[in-house]
Amino acid sequence: MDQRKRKPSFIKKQMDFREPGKTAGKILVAARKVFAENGYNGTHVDEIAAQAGVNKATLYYQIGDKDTLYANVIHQVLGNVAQDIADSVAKADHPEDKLKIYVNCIASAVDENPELPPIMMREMASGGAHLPRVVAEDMASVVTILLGIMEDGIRRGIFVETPPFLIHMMIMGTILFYKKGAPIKEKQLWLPAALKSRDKKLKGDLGDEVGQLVLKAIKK
Amino acid sequence: MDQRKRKPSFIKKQMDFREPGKTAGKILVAARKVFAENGYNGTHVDEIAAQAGVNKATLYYQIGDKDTLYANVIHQVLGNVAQDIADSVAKADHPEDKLKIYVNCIASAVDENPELPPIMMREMASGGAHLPRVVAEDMASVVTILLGIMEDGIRRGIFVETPPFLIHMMIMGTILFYKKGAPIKEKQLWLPAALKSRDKKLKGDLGDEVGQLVLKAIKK
DNA sequence: TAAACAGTTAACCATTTGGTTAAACCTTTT
DNA sequence: AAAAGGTTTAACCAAATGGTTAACTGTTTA
Repeated sequence: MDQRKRKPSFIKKQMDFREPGKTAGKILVAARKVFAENGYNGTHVDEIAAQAGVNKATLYYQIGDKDTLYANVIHQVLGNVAQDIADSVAKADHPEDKLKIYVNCIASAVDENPELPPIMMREMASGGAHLPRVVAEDMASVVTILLGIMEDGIRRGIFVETPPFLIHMMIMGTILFYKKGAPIKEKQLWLPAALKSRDKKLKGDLGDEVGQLVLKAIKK
Repeated sequence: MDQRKRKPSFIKKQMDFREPGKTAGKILVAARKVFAENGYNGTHVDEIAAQAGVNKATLYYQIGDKDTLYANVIHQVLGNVAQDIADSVAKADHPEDKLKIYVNCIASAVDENPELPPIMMREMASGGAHLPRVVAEDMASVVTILLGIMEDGIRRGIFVETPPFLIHMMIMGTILFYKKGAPIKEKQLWLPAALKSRDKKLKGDLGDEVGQLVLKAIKK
């Protein structure tokens, strides 16, 4: 994102994200993929247009400039996890269960949305440079949920006092790093046999595994 | 990095990294900073040259093209943590101590090297696309150290059996995400007061805190 | 001291890239 | 069916960007 022409990145109009048949939908689907693969700076508007099968001018007509396009993508990818977590967590009572659900929600969001890790990691790497306000708010609301769970757990004497934000970073960091890190590791064919053979695949689900670890870490 | 002109990125010649007075040194210092800030694609060779105070042609004469320059930077930033960890860890006997040292080494490497988190995160986000073989090997050797610690700990009945690679990703993920995430959080002035006030700063050192958490997570 | 060499630079170049324009193409409305 | 409005496109453009060249400066060597 060019530092000079910094404009507030608002969403041009309410778009039909869920209708990939419509032009705008096709563009956003393509954009999400290309942005995830190459990052903001590595992404060329022409490539998005090509992958969406539309003319570049159509893209500009339908959505706007690169910034707006990216804002839409990031909102689409990161924005809608919050509500899901809130709903799922609310269904449980015990802080332990809630925390497990919290972690699992994030893990499955990542599963269903392979574009999430790279986009999120790059967003963090750049200090949240392109984060639209809406998304930042969504993320804050996610951390707030964890805050509630942990406060409850501490009050009930189940958890030790630990900084919630650190725990959130631990959950996110572990899941995202593992998701992207494992394939990189597998790619290194020359890796010492010890590493490859001994480090067996996860038994169960990544969400469960991480949930257990985090729980054990903060339980009294 | 352009997919088409994929050349093996070897280091042109042994350079005086530690002599920032020399031209090559100045260039690498500038490059490290600019690459960390803007990522590979967001970095312009002209800007590096400008920040180094040399002509762009000098940069090409001294080091080579953008790819080579980046390979040098990433090697400089990520490559030399391995030996430090190995040495420090060797000084301890007990697996618990070793693990604490392991985590603390990574944490202080990050402290001393603010460019490490963004570069590493973006590298992971891109699936290790630009990772020179040397660096991949260094990273592998780091994980191997953890593998040793954990196997020892498990054999002695101190640790529960857990995938070492997952734990490594947990350590790295937590530290890097927290390092970059905390400033982003602080930037959001509008954050609900609850979040800002309740989520107090870490009591001690990030390395210690993470070390304790991870240790608790994998201890029997 | 003159030739050889290492290091630096201003100017230049080809290509890429984000973004625009004016005309064409559909639908819908009248 | 013609006017109107929304949608798509080929062609175009200015700026940016990675990389090169040929000349110039200073230092080493013979």
